[in-house]
Amino acid sequence: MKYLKKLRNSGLRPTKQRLQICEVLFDTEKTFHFTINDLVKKINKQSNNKISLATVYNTVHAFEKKGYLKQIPINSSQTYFDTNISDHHHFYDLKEEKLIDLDNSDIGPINILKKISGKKIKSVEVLVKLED
Amino acid sequence: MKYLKKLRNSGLRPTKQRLQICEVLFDTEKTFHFTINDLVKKINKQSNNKISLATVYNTVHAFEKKGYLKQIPINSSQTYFDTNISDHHHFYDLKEEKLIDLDNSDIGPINILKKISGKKIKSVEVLVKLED
DNA sequence: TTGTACTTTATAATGATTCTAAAAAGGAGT
DNA sequence: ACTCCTTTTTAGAATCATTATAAAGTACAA
Repeated sequence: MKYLKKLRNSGLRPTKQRLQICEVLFDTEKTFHFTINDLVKKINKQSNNKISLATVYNTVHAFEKKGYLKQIPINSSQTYFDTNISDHHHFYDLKEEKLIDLDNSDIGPINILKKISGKKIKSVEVLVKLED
Repeated sequence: MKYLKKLRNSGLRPTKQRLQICEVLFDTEKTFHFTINDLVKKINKQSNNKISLATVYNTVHAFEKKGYLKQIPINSSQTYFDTNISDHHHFYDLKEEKLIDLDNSDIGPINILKKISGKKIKSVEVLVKLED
């Protein structure tokens, strides 16, 4: 089992549900963006074992906390997640309502000049909205 | 009336409610960030005329559409708005759950190298998350 | 195998936002 | 001011993503 160790190492018991979700999320050529709703559809398409909605929420949040997923800051009624956890940014196509990755190399270096005392920068996220 | 013309010019009837909301939002020295909930509290503090929640939602969205307010892309259960409509960015203090403005001058120039054919850039928004 | 802590699950609860449709108010023309 | 028509407000219901609950199931160390 490919993800057994990964889960154990992060202190998450490798349950059937978590392993199946790992496959759907990480057994792909390319990384992708998804909502919980998208993910549930993918799970149901992949096999007949339905996983409870609550478990999908729990698992996604557990994975995010462990750093296996990133939340994408965007104003939408649903929360978007990204299986691409590298340091990168996003285009958001307003018409199609779709996210597109924007690699760090596709953007000039970002230099935050202002400092807030007592605080350090955890992440810098750029959202570029696109229109026709 | 200070905001009568502003509203008329944008094709919004200057109702009592809209004028009052204008005062709360725009009659301030400094710009600020708020949620609908924050705004309702401010309105109720300022006067005894309660404005219906639905009207607050309608008005804020109308103002946003006219460009008098900006939505701030951030993952939160509530939507954040900004009365500062100039081109700028935000710090988000994860611990305090508070937004701090980051002027364009506080950040190096951002140069998006990747182009998406048929689309043009509408906005570039940077969110800098802060931790202790 | 047994005990215990962790997980899953169905379902209920929550809470922000949107919808509805009836009443109220703005505004142009008279 | 009066009328008419459109826009706006409103209370309450509806929606919908997400979180909470608590009972049943499972992993795993001893």
